[in-house]
Amino acid sequence: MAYTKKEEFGAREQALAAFAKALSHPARISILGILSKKEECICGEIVDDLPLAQSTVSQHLKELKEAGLILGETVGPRSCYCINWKAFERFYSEFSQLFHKLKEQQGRCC
Amino acid sequence: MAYTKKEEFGAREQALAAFAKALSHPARISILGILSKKEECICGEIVDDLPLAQSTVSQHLKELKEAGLILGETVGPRSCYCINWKAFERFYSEFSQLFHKLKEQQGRCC
DNA sequence: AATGTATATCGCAAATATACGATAAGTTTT
DNA sequence: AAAACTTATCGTATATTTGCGATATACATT
Repeated sequence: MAYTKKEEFGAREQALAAFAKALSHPARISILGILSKKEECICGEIVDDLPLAQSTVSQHLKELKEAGLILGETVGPRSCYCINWKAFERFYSEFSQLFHKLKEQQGRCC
Repeated sequence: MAYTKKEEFGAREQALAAFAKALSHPARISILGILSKKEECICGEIVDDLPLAQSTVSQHLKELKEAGLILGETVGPRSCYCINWKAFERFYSEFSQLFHKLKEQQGRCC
């Protein structure tokens, strides 16, 4: 039985949805906020700033990384994460397009 | 055991995450696209446009509605959905703020 | 009243996500 | 080479999401 039909939608829709999914948990929004504040994006501090276990934070970081929104770099025994600006900009632009497409429709119905 | 710690994050993070969650499935992105194209946002057509069963589409519509992104109105035997422009604009603005906060950090690390 | 049509909801199965502790893997420091 | 430290991964429990068919609900038409 065909469980999960995500592939049956357009590439654009899938990409935007994947991006949104990466942002769909408050922990991951928080992580991005933390990364934007720190001079050094060295993490571990992230763990201290969040009400989650280290392993859970690591998992959220992995998801953000797999979605392409952040980059990770190993520095000695630690990991340094930072925002993948390019990817973020691309998605923001896609999202803006969707938004403006919706805006055109404003007031035509209901 | 405390399963799901979403409530332990800030209201802003939770709201943004909830918004992103509503957009985190290609079917729901597609629905918004369809709504933006039709003169009349009368639905049922949505079911025909998507590779999903009627009940599944109805569920996605419900989620968008509960997230506040669309409004539903009963017109005779049918349902008419449309974009809740106000809510959408509010979330877009929040998201833009996050984006610009991230942008400030650009190039400071990694 | 009976039938047809459109949509929502219920109940269920499968898939995914969330969270944690334990442990592994990799680096320093001693 | 041991010990200490940081982070990733594994295993597991629970929660949530996704999807469907069946059924209920609500209006229209006959």
